[in-house]
Amino acid sequence: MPKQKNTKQKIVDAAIDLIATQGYKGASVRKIAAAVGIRESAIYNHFRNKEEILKKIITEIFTTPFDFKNLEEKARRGKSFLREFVVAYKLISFDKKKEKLFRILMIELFQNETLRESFLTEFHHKDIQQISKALFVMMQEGLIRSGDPIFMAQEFISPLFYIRLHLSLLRIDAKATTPISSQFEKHVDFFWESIAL
Amino acid sequence: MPKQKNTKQKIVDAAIDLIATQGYKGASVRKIAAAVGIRESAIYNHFRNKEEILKKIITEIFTTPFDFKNLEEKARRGKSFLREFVVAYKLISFDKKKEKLFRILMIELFQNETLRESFLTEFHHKDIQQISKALFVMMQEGLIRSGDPIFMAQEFISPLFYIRLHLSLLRIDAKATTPISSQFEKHVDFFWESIAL
DNA sequence: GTCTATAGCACGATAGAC
DNA sequence: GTCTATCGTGCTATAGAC
Repeated sequence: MPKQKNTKQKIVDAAIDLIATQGYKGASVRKIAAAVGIRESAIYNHFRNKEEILKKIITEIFTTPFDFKNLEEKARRGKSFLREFVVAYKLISFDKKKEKLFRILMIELFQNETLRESFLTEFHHKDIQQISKALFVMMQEGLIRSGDPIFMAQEFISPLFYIRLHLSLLRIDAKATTPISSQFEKHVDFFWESIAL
Repeated sequence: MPKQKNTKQKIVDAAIDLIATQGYKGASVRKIAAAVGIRESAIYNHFRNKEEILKKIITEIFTTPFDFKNLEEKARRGKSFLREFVVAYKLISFDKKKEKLFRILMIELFQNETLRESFLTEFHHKDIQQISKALFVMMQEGLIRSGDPIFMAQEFISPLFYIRLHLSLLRIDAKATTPISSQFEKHVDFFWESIAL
């Protein structure tokens, strides 16, 4: 059934486009159907109701792409580990689909408890957890000064998040992002300087 | 006309409550009227349409309460200036009304261009501008190492923003915020350590 | 400045033909 | 799996009585 799967994905993609610009409530079943090129009723052959579409999208939001394999080994390289993380983070921030999903996250975060829960556990804690582990290794190796690795990880991640938010806001209105984009690398330098021994 | 003004403010307050939890689209004129205790049609004696209510709320979002008077003088005190700023920032983060306005900001930021524009100029740049001026003074005084003061200001502010966001998310679901709340002060210490000479 | 009543439209969702 | 047709509800906003 290749036809069926195709339409289902088309519905999800159209919904992502619409929700990213108008929110969940603004993305009506009518508009989604029109964007796909079918009637509203046909949507219900693929999803029980509108909320099921959102649920599908939420799972896409939390598929973390950063590779945390061989964390300990990578962490021993110190700054280059952080640089590698930021490069991955930057790539995600500039990815078109990921950016739309990020917007949906921001819009619905305060209105959808499931999303909020996942944000706090997945999006937030997972990265913090992994980064703090890496920082702990660096402390043991004597590369950086000691301290609370979780707190440090938050200090590392939060500016990245803010830059991503800023970037995303500028891109909606098609404004220039070049001065912002170099901040990712600057941040690694600044952060490393403040923790390195 | 005390009665009229009273009702108008009641409408705004009810709208703030509703938009903060359900977004602009979710806060219907019906619901706002019901919360105030009047009929929908009576709303239109105070506001031309629904959007006018939102516009009124947006002006409230961007009334910055932090006092930047005697900036140069305060900046010469170095770390205590930053500590003072963070105390004010923390107070705002815990203020009930300000918190609702912050939620509205986050929800509508990606859906309302006016709000986005104001965020980038008022909310974001104003703080960054003032902090960077203060940091510049500190550099001249030899209190901190030199560097791009605007970039440094962003490094200072962005974790505060992230903590505020995190705090706000936890408070919606009535979760404990105590471990997060001390991060404000920790951040000042961490940041100061990384820039002090 | 509030009410009742209503217009006019968009919404999510279902029934049933093809 | 798509269509047409339709239901019931909620929405913003206006008209006009009190």
